[in-house]
Amino acid sequence: MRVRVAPSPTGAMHLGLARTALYNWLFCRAQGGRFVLRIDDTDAGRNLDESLEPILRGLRWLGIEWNEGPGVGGPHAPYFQSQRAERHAAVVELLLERGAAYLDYATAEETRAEREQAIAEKRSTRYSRRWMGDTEARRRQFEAEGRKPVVRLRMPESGTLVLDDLVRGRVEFDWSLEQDHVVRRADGSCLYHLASIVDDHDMDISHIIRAEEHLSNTPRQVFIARALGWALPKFCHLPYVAEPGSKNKLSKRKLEQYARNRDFAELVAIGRKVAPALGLVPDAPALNPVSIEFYELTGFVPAALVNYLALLGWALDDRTEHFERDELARAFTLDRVNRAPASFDPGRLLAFQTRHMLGLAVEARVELVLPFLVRAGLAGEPAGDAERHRVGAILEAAGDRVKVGADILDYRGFFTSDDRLEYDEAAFRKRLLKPGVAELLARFRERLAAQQRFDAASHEDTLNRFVVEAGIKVGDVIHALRVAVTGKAVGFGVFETLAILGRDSSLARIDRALAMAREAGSEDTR
RNA sequence: GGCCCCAUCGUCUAGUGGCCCAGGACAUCACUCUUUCAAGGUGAAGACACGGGUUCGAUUCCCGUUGGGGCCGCCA
Repeated sequence: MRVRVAPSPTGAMHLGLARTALYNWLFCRAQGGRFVLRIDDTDAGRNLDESLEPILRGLRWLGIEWNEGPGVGGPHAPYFQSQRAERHAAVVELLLERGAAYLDYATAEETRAEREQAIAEKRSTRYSRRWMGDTEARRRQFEAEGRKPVVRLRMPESGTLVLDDLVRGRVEFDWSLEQDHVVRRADGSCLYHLASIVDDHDMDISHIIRAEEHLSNTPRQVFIARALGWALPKFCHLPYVAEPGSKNKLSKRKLEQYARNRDFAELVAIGRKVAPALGLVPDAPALNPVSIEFYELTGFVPAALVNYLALLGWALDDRTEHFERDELARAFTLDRVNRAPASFDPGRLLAFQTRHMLGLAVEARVELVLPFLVRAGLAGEPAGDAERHRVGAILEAAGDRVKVGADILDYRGFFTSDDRLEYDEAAFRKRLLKPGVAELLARFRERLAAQQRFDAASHEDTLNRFVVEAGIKVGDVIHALRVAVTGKAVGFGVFETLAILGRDSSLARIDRALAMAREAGSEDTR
C-alpha cells in the first residue's frame, strides 16, 4: 500500500492541504504502507526553496513524516515533478503512437473562441477537432501555415466510466462528454494532469487520496492509464474544508478577507498579541489562521491541531473526541470519512487545543511557552532552572487561562521589574482610588510583611484574619491587592500571585501602587 | 450553460428501516460556585431542506425539487 500527497509549492501550508495530508498519513499508518511526498512544481518559478519550505515545515510540525520525498530520497526519485519532464514527454509519445492522443494545431485563441461560442450557444464545449492533425497531409498543411501543435487526448466518443470511489462509492461519467484535454503544450512541456498520473504510476501509488475538486478530473487520468495498459490505483476523493459557517471552500486566495471575518476574530486576536514579540507586523501573512504556520507561531500543540483536523470530516463513533496521534493512526478508516464538506470552526479548534494543552505535563508546557518569553525579551536564553520553575508555577496557577503558548504574554507582569510594572488605568482607578481602599491596603501590607512564611496558604490565612478584625469583606481589599501587584483587574488567584512574586517584589509593588494612589489622590483634591 | 458531488442542531458529528417525538461535542443562554477573569457543576434552547413514492413503519431506500459546492484552462 502506497499513498502520496503532491502539493504544489505555493508558499503556504494551509488547512485544507494539511487535512488531506493528514488523512493520507493516517490511512497509511493504519494500513502499514509507505507515504510519499511529491512536489508538483510543474511550472515552478525560480525560488522553489522559498515556496516549498513552509510546506515541509508545516508537515514536520504536524508530525506527518514521509517515507520518500524531498530530503529523504527514495527508490522512485526524483520526487520533484519538474525533474521528471523527460519521462512525461516519453509517455506523450507513447500516447500518440497508440492513437490515444493526437497533434492539434489550433491556436490558443482559436480554442478559446470556439469554447466561448459554444457557451454562448449553450452547446457542449467539447472541442470540435477542427484543427486535428489526423493525417499526414493535414499536418503538413497546418505546419505550412506556421502552426505549432499541442497534444490532445483523444477521448472516447461513447461509453461510461464507472469509478468506485473509496468515500463516494459508485460515480459515473459519460465519456462522450469529456474534453479532449491538452497534455502537452506547443512548447513541448507537459501539463499537470498527465504528469500527475504518470508519476503516480511510476511511483507505484496504490491509493490516490485527494481533495474533491479532482473528482471531475479523474476520467482523463483514467483514460491515460488505460491507454497505456496500466493498473488503476484506487481513487478516494475527500470533501473540502469550508469557511466557518459556510459551505464555500476555504481558499488560500482569500486570506486577507478571513483576517477581518468575525469567526476568525479569536484566532486573529492571538496573532495580534504575539506579533510584537515575534517582530512581525500584526497582519503578517504568517499570522493568518488559515495557514499552518499560524499555529506554530502562536504556540499551539501540534497534536491538538491533528486531533481537530482528523475530526473535521471523520468520526470514529458518537462520542470519542480526544485522540492522540497514535490512537488516530490505529482507529482511522476511509469508510468513515464524511462525504459532505465540513466548515472550519475556530472555536472548536481552540477547545481541542485547551484540552491538549492541559493534558501536557507542566515541564512540556514550560518548553512550549518559554520561546515566547525569550522572544519578547522577558526571559534569558537559555532559561535557567529557577526561571523554568517560576514559569512552571505560573502555568500551574494559570491553569487553562494559558490556552496557547502565546498566552503566557498575558502574564508578562511577572517578568518585568517592580518599578516598571504597567498599570491598567481603568483598573487602577476603580480598585485603588476608591475611598478608603488605600488605607486598608497599607494596613494589610504590614500584615503580609510580618508573615513568617510567604506562601499562598499563609496569605489566605492572613487575609481572612485581617478581614475579620477590620470588619470588612474580602472583596474590599483583594481587588486592590491584585491590581497593585499585577497591574491588571483580572488574573489567577491573588494568593498564588503573591507567592510567585515573592516577598520583596510583592511588597515593593504594593508600596509603589500606594504611592501612585496617594499622588493621584492629592491631584484630585487640589 | 454542461457534467459531477453533497444535504441531521449555529458548527463538527452519531445514526445504514422500528432501539430516534434523533445521541454526543464545540459554541450560546440561565443558574450555581467564586477574590477578578477563566475553569468546574446543574440545566435550557437548538437539526433530520422540501415534495412524492417504496414499506405495516422512514433520518435511514428510490425519484424529483430546492439549495450549496466542485470541475469544464496550452493553471496546479
